[in-house]
Amino acid sequence: MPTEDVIQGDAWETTLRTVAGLLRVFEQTLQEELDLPLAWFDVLTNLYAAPDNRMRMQTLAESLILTRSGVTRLVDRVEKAGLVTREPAKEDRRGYYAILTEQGRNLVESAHEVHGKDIDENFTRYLTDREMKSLYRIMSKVWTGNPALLGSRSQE
Amino acid sequence: MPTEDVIQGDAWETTLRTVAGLLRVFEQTLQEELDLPLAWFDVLTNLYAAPDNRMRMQTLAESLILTRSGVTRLVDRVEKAGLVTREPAKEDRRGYYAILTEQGRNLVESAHEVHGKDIDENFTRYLTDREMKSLYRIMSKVWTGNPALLGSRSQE
DNA sequence: TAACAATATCTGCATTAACAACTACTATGC
DNA sequence: GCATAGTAGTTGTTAATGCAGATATTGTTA
Repeated sequence: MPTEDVIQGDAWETTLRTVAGLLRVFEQTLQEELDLPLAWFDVLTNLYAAPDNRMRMQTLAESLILTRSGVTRLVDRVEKAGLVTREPAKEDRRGYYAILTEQGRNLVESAHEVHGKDIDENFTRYLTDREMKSLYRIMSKVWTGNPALLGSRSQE
Repeated sequence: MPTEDVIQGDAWETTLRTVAGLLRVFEQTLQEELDLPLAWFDVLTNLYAAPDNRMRMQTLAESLILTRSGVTRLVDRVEKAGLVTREPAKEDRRGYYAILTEQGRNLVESAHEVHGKDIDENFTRYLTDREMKSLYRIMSKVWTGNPALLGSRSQE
């Protein structure tokens, strides 16, 4: 039991250290190569994956991995840079859609290329296919099993 | 090859989402139960593990998982709360030691208890022993294999 | 040992994040 | 259909971050 505890704690700590380190690397790469902050990349990627490249502010906020708060101003900045636009929602006059612009789409496509390479070189590269699948399975188990993680605030 | 790419990307993304979600949960718990910000916990934990509970500012900065910048003021705050003290280094008059106080040690011990339970309930709980070991091995491979992750700035 | 580069930490300033009001609109119950 | 509660998003304010100097000290070399 004591031995297991150590392994458990270490598993989490090593995971955290590794992920944090990788995040720093990825952030720096995107910043240097495309002048794109990671938080912006998060926004753009979510919009890119959404139907019609548009999302309600709320939904966007919930699907962001980082941040979670301050989405209004985050989108303000990205909008000012011309990468997204806001459009009032016709079906609910309280709400807005954030919409990817042509420029935003172009940028996010470049970003995916750069970022994909970065993942390969700094992560994938050190693991076999089996390990990658194993990791995916393990993390999915935690992710889907733990109700506290679904959007991280859904059921407060 | 396309299939593999998808799995690789998903492995990273799922890992990131899960870790980010867990971090939020852990942060909230520590905040609520002990009024302790995660960044402070990071500082205290490192000092707690160090010989004599003391570390040079520099070394501390490098071993922090989050933050990495702004350690001066972070320690300022933690110091103002009475959890650490600063002491000039006799052997190098440029430097300072950050030292855990009695109060800091007590708090970090409570924090470890709370946090350990949190890890069990939100992470460990969803995995078997085999999976935990597997994860530990996988993450260690990336961590030790990738030179860009060692302190994340050591060899710039 | 004087001069110059390197190191450890701090400070100032601009940007970003966190949290609590605040506004506008929608949904519900009677 | 009106009063009230709930939602979507923004704004204001304060704290925390990030980065570029500034300071004091050490190390190195001619």
